[in-house]
Amino acid sequence: MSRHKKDSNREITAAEQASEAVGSRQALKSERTRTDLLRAAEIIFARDGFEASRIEDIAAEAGRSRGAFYANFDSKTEVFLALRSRATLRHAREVRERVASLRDDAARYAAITRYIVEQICDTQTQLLQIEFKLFALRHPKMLAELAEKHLEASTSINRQELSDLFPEKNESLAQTRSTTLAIEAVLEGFALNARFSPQVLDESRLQEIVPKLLAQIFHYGEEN
Amino acid sequence: MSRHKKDSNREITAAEQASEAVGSRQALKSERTRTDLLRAAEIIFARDGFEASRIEDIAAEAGRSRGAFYANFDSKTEVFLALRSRATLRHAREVRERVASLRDDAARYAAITRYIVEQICDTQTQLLQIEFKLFALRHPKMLAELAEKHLEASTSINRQELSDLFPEKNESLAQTRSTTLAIEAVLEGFALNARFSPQVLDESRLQEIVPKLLAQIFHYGEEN
Amino acid sequence: MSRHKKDSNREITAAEQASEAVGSRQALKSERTRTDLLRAAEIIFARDGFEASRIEDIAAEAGRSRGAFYANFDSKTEVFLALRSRATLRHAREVRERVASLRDDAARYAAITRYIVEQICDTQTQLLQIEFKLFALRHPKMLAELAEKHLEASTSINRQELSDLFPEKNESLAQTRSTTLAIEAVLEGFALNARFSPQVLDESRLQEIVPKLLAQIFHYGEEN
Amino acid sequence: MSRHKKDSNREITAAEQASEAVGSRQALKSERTRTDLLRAAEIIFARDGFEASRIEDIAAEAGRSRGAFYANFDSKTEVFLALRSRATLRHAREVRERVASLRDDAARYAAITRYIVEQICDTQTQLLQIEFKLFALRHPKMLAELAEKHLEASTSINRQELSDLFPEKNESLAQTRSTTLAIEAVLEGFALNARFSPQVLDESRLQEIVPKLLAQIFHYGEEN
DNA sequence: TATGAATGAGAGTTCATTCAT
DNA sequence: AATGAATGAACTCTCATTCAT
Repeated sequence: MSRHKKDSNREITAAEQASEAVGSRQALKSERTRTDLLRAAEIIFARDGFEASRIEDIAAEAGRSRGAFYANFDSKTEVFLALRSRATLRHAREVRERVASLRDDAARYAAITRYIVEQICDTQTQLLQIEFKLFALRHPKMLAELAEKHLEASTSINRQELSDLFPEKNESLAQTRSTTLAIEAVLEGFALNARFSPQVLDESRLQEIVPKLLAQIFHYGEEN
Repeated sequence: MSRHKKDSNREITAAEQASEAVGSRQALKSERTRTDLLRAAEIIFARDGFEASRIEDIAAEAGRSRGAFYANFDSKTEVFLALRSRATLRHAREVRERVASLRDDAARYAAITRYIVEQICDTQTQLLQIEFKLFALRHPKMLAELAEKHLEASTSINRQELSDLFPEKNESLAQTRSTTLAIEAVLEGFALNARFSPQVLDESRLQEIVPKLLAQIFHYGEEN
Repeated sequence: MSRHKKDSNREITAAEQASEAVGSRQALKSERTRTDLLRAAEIIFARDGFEASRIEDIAAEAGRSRGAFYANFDSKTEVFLALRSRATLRHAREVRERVASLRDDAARYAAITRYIVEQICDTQTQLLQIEFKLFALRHPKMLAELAEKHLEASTSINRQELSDLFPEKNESLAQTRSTTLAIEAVLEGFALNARFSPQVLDESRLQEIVPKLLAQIFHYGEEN
Repeated sequence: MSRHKKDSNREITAAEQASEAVGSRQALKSERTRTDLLRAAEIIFARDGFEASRIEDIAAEAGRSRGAFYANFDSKTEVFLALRSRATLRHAREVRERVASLRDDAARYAAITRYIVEQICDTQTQLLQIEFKLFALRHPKMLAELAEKHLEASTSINRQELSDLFPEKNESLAQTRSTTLAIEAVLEGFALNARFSPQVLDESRLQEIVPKLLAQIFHYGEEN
């Protein structure tokens, strides 16, 4: 496994005590390396796809060597999955932040919808997400675990918001989950096709269609 | 397709004409090989994905050798694209056939919707379609041509049906195309996620959500 | 082995007797095939070199199939060697014919020299000869036999001419052979380099240098 | 030469500068690998010929892996050409050194002649040179450039010596070049045939013939 | 921790040769 | 005798990963 996780609670050696200042600077530099590599990996994975991405290109993009990559991560797969996991959490957090300050249901709904349409336009991210799911499908042994983790991350933060948003529906976990996946399906499907044929599925067309689909998924406006 | 790569445009010799009768039986066997290989490729591509599929596996699945593969096709890419192209035409034809005998608008709409939901459940095909589009995206030089061909095939047969279905809307080519891609977006997005997490997005859930989304895309029922 | 050698003295079957006219026409056609293939092989070998030449290209050049090639010859190597052997005999015969009618020593010498310079300009042939000798060197087991056969063919016809030409020297077989190889060395060396850099070693330069070298090899003009 | 094919022109990082001391020992080892591979390639090319040489055999001869070969060179072709280029320069240098200390024209001429006869006996080298020229001929796009480079290297060092040797002739560049190629023609032609039939064209025979040919090429002794 | 040379399995592809017709 | 589809060994080259430093 990646050694970074152990860094915080491992015993301090004599050498380290002898040069605490130097050590902290190294730790900083090392953390920087890791971050640089992750950032670089995101770029290369998005550009070339998971399979076609080369460790060498990721390292070069980060201004490091292949060795630095393997000092920080176990494999290409690990980084890819770590990256996707981070991105999912980031997006969940983003939704929370956007919704947090809003009191009004309609405002909240509008904010969420706006965020989702924005997301479709961030095709890089959606393509990576598609690749992540394809990867999971191609590795049946990991599929169940990956799907569970993904849904947990994807809904854990949303859940509260969603039930706040639609308290009368008092959604079950299963409902939240299927709503989440349905939204992701729309996100991914439209991002892929918008990128495949930008002239046909341009931004204005997405602005027009997608909100209507989301309304159906959220059952919004039905009661009236 | 790709036989006789080096001498494909040389004149036909007397010897070749003389052996036409013999050829017909050979041609039959040869056609069988080609078909077997295509069938096998479809299976392997669906199982392993385009990138991870090995010619050797395709050949083995067809009960042939790698050489037979290269005697019939130029490359893995060619087969993949040929396969997708065929599938797109096949589905367009399928839609036509299902709709052809129906006189009633509502019946037609229902038939199309039913077909689309069925299609989502044929996840193999949709996954391949996703890979096809990802492939196109990763090969910018081919993208425009691939997208154009795909849309042409995808809409050529549908166009008539769709305009028959909604004559009052008198859709433009551009509208037909964006409608088609929107449907494909839903198809692909839901197939991917249904496969990713079958418990969450099970068939009944798809039956419930997808038709509502299609109604939005088709603007169906709006006038009332 | 190639089946042609057996053709002349094999027993006549009933079928053949029943259609003698047809048979002779077939035999003719078959001989034609063989000739076409040899001619094609010469062209392709000269163009691409022995190693890089493909049976498919030879067959195509002859307007036949790969199968026809293997029906007439055992292997690429066999054809190559047969071709070289034929060429060597042809050249020896050519020398004889050119010299035969000449009575005068000086005229004969001039004729031979002229022929050799001509030969250098036929670079295709010389390149093939170089390849033949390289081939022999790379196959130590065949080397002795190939060299012996080559020298036998190369000198058998020349020998008489040469000893006619310089009777006073009464050359031994060994002397004839080394003279022959020396001439071939000049032929091949200059052909190769003239082809490598035609501007530097152009025809006029060859006309100037080569005869002087041949004079040395033939010891011609020394006695005066 | 060819390392860092993809990122060869990226800026040098701090990390790289920091490990310069460590690098020097690695660089040494790496240089050793490169040298080993070149030496091995020379052996294998000479033994099997360029076309028939396998990277695997070269790597094995050097005690390395195929990967090591490709870490150091781009292709078989690159190594072959690099090797030939080096050899040409080495021989030019060798001539210079042998002639440098000699004051006397006759002595210089004798030294050069002796060197050339020696070279013919180094058949490995001459065979490689023949293969190099055949390679160039088979690759018309590279021919002009390869020929120019070769002549430049071959004559650059010789030129001075040759004009020192025969100042009264005040040879032009064109003359030097054609003289050089003529010598190479003799070298290569006799090396090939001496190797093809060592009994016929043995060393004593070469010692006898070749100097006479060189005298003609150098016009030496004509003035008397 | 970071380097990058080295490994070596494995990919796509080519082609001399075989063989059913 | 001739066809040409099929075979399969062998090729060059790639790249995730290891390891000595």
